[in-house]
Amino acid sequence: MRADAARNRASLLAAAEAEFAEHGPDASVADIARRAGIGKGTVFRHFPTKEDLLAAVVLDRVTTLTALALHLAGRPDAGPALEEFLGEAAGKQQQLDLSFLRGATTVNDRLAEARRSLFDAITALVRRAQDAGAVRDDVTGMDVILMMCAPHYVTTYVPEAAPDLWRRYLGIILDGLRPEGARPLSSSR
Amino acid sequence: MRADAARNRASLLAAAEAEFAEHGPDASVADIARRAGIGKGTVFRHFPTKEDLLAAVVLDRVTTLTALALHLAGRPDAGPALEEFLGEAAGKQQQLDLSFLRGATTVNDRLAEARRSLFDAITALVRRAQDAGAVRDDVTGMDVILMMCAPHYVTTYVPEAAPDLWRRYLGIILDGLRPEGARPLSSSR
Amino acid sequence: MRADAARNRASLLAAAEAEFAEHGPDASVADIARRAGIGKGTVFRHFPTKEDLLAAVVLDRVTTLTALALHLAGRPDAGPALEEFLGEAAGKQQQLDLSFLRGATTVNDRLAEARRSLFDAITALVRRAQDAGAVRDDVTGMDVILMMCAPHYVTTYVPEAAPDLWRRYLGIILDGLRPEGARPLSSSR
Amino acid sequence: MRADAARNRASLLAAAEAEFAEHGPDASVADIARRAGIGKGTVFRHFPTKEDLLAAVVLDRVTTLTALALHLAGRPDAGPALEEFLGEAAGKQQQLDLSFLRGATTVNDRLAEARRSLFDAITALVRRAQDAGAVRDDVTGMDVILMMCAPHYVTTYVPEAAPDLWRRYLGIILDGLRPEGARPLSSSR
DNA sequence: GATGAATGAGTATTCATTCAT
DNA sequence: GATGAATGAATACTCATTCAT
Repeated sequence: MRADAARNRASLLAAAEAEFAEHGPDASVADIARRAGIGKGTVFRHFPTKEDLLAAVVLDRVTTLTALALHLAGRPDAGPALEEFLGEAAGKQQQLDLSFLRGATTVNDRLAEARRSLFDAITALVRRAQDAGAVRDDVTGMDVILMMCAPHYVTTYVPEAAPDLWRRYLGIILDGLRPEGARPLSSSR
Repeated sequence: MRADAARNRASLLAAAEAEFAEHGPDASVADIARRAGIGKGTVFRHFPTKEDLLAAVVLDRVTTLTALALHLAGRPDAGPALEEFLGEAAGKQQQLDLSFLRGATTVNDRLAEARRSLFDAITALVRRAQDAGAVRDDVTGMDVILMMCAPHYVTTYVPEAAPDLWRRYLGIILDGLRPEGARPLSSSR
Repeated sequence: MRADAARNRASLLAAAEAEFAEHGPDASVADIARRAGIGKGTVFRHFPTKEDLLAAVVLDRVTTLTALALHLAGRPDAGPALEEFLGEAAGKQQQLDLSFLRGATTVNDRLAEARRSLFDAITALVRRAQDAGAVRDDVTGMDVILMMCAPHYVTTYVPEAAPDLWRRYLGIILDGLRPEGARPLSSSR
Repeated sequence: MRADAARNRASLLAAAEAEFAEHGPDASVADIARRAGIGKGTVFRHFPTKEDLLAAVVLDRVTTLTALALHLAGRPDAGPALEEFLGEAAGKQQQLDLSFLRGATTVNDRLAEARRSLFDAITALVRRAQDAGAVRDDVTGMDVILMMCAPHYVTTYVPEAAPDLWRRYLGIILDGLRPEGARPLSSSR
């Protein structure tokens, strides 16, 4: 790939991330191109479809999260490690909520693969935290992934939310994930 | 109101609820009309604007929830009452997530009023549960309203979720809301 | 025709005249009905088509003008009589410009007939004025009918025109119609 | 600008002029696009709004008229110069009546400016004709602008008018504008 | 390779007209 | 007879996508 193409691709992804964060999946390709300082046609040269561009942005984010999870898996204190992961993840979502995880309707192979990796990494993190007695035994990695999305989501209801309002809700969820005072969960999956 | 008009209005609201639930606020008026089995023009006869239709749907739901909250406020066991409320609310959202609460940008007066009533009713419910020692003291009615939306939301990530999957996540949140094992929350509002 | 039907028809015509005057031929049937204090359906009972309603309004006006022309034809001073006619006609147009004369695309028989009568009456008026030496010989009744529409028309260009601005322009036209200083006209018809 | 874009823009303007002339300001954008042989979207790429398209058409015409007026202002015989101007102007209107002058409700700046220039140029022309004794003293440039629109307008009442029928009516108006036989005008403005 | 012009399907909304009440 | 609810064709405008330059 030529150097300028690579540069274009990078600024395109950055612009897409920002626009999608601001306007959701309805952000317009024209706006993204303008923000990236490139032509609309170039967007479609890099990604045949807006959906594909969205998938690439999500892929990026999923990959980053996976790397973070793998990194934290090395820490001896499994409970705080998981908490830190969730904090970082929720914070990142402030800029781009993970609802994109759903987004890719046409199942993009690479994205599916990346999702699986993220799932595996988080599952490991959770399991270690459970072994350390920091997380209740009846939740799975998937449960944690899902709950991880909630703090950012609920703050979107609040018109002029403080930028770290999500911490409140992550706090409640973490308390809910701990073994102390845990009541049995509905088992349906 | 004429009988046929009432029938149309009812099926219109039902169709709108369903379409909005499936496609979010971007659901098209044409689809809603088709689903309701009425002409596009009829939609606009009943609601001058798509926004107004959305507001009506939300108003309906908000009103129902308020009635439920007020009803449950009469029960002597404040803790279980709140839990039941949240369970019912989350269940209802299976069909129509509350993201609509955000929806009505042009603040419809009646809707704003209804929101306030819901807020008040839930706040009362929460306070009573707190007095009964069933809910931690550092959460507010608003916190509970927000968290109430999470269980349904997170299940939307799961492609073919069991219809009561949300119960798992409500369970976690309820555990997080109880005083046992509560750690201090970030205070930012 | 029942008494109430007659009353409805009258207020309908009045309302239509007013609405058409204010908003041109694009005035909406709903507004006309509302203004007349009757239902939309009733409008269509009286006139099968909006076009027909418009034609009726025009017919009314044409008939009035014809009556006026016939009345003035009795006056001994043919020149001033014609001038008075044109003044009255232009004044009336302030409320409803005669562009309606064109309007009836589907040639309504009664309207066509009425137009012919108006044409004949004006032609007579003109001829008498010509015989009296008050109007140049090279203009026809048709020419006068057409020019009669101009004063009101041109004032529509002036955003906040004085209500009698048209008199200025009628004055110029009258001067142009007199024999003094007349230069030969292009003969094309 | 790309060659094809320029070509499209030109045929768009031509089509718009024709459609607006035939159907007035209510001509539909779809029809204009079809007539221009381009897609609907292309119309909006060139002019963000139908109003803007209309303004462009009018601007074109106003500019042409201004140029003509300025050109004729150089001629020594002020009376015939004004007559020629009015003749040319009326002839041009055969294809597009000046009712557009009213059209641009949202006052487009460039159009407002152009209107002013046209007004000034015609006023100068009129004043010189008055100094030469060819036009009565009690009319203004504005009066002449307004009357200039009449000849074309009145011919629109005649179903299958000869293409130069307007000359008849311009003749009458010119006679009315001359000092000979002029009677005082109503002074209201 | 990059650009942005062109395209046309899709959107909310209006309105003359029809028809059940 | 009168009403106004229902209808759907029409309208201005948007936007993902294609393609000539």
